[in-house]
Amino acid sequence: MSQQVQEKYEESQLYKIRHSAAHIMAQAVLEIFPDGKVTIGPPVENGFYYDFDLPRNLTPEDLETIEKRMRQIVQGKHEFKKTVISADEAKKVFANQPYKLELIEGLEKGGFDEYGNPLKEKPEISIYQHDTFVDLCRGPHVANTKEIKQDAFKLMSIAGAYWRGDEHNKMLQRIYGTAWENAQQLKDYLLQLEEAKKRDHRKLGRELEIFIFDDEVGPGLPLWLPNGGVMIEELEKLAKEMEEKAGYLRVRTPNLTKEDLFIRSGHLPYYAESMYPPMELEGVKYYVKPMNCPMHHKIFASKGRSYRDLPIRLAEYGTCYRYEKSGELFGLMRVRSMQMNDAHIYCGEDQFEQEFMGVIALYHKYFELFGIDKYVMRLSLHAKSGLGKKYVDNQRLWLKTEDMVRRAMDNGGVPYMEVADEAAFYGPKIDVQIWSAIGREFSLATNQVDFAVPERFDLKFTNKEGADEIPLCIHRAPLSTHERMVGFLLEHYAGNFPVWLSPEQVRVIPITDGQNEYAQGIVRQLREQGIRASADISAQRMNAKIRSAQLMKVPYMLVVGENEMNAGQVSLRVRDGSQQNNISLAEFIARMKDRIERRAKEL
RNA sequence: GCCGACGUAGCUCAAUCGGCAGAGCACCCGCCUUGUAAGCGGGAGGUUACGAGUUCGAUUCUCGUCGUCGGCUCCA
Repeated sequence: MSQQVQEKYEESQLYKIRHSAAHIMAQAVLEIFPDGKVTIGPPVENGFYYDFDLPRNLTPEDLETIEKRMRQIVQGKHEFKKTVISADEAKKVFANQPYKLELIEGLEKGGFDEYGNPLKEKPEISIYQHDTFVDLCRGPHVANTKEIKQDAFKLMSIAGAYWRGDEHNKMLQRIYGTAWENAQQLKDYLLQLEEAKKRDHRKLGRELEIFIFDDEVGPGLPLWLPNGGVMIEELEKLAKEMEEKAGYLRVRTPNLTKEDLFIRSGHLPYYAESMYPPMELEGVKYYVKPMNCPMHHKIFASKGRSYRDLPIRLAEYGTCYRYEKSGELFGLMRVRSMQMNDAHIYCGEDQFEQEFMGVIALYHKYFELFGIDKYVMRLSLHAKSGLGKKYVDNQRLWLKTEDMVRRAMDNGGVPYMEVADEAAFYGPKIDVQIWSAIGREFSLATNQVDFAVPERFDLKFTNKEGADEIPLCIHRAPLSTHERMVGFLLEHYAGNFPVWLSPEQVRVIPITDGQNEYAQGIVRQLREQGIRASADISAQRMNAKIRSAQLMKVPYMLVVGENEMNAGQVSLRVRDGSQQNNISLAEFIARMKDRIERRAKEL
């Protein structure tokens, strides 16, 4: 068996091109701002960036000037020369570059690389020079600037970025660029960006009348239009079906609770900045809930529990509110009001692995149903430095729980990657990471293990020996929130939803107004069967009616003219453009019902 | 929250140098009675996001507020 070895990005020609392009850009920028301070400029997924500290803000015109100058520099065929030097020498070279001096000190101590990641061994210090520009850099680079084709790169945007990614540090100016091996690759990439924009859920959401935002309602607070309402109903139906089969019990809890509950849960000490501020009545503070868990814990605690009752799985499509910072809002993907496909599983330690894998199995069923194949499972762990701040202060339990999750994933053969310092405050979590149409990352499904909060709520069950034991709690949301899920589905399907999920499943199109009544009769029969249908009896021509149904991405169009009316039949046009003439309504209904019942991908 | 850009009709976008705010689509009304992605004509629709300021005069220039977008930080 042959195994294909994928070339590491870090070792690829593309990586060198982008890294070198960043240096060339920095040279051009420094020519405009001789006193400008340079920081770091690494290659990224489709290009590169470089962060600068400059005396004034960059303008789009600057970008043009810089790009033009870069084209000249690459033509100069300047060699990239690497020199290994001592820390002291490096400090002399970068004497007036304070950010570089900071980096050199980090390297000298041997603790961290230029991005602040801890290093195993003390790295050597090297500089790269081409033409007039010298940078502290470990490479690698292309041999000379001419390896970068002058028509294969483009500067994309100016953005703010904190020095070392820390919001307490100074805000720098970042220039993003893209660079490729040749002009065709660049062209393809730019085309791909254009295509992605067409899939943007914010654009499709408006066009397909799924949701809107309104300034007077508030940022991050979506209004679901009737079409969006249908999708939500369908998603809830799906979740309830799956959860009922998996032994979940449905509960309902209020949107508002007293402060006491969130003090006990730990949300106020650890999560307060993401919560809406309290409202006070008669001396009592109330908070709008950012999560459902504390209420579910109360339900668990509402009566004595035996080991025989476990696991107990409490599910609720709960509405939560979180005060996301204004700049973090992003269409439906990041909002302030959301409905979570939430549930909490209370179980004994010996049941943990089975329950945990049960949740993962649910993920896989959903992935299969939606045809999701591009995703990454991330196991988010705590960081020692955050204990008592971001994280509940009990390192022993952190390590133990993280091990349990790892073991469960390994035993179940689920591939995943580990990320430090991204856990929930009460325990490690598994996120399913996905990408929006324009390439932004999001966590969709999530699954978190809580070893801390049950104890705070005095949750207990009586074990076989008759002693009290604290249950573990698994928080899970395989379908994420309605908001993020619908946003994701819009982009995933580019609005071409499978029949079961389509807000409007059938549009009946009479050719002349002589068939209006016949068309409306068909709609009545379809609705009788639980099918979402409407008739287009506007004063437009058939072609225009078809066009508007196509634009709304309605899966089935039934065209009815005099022939169909007289024969009691319909002519089916499918969203993909195919058609099937003169079929009976019963035949069409049978086809549809089959697709809907199976939640089939095909039309 | 931070850095930057932007905000004109329901939507997509025009408006020269500071001088009467416009088009297409959608909507309403008529005509056409039509065979698989836009038939024709007419009508209505605006405090140019909001609030100040400069000016004889502001969509245009300045400041503030709100919102959106591109990032950073953060997250379902």
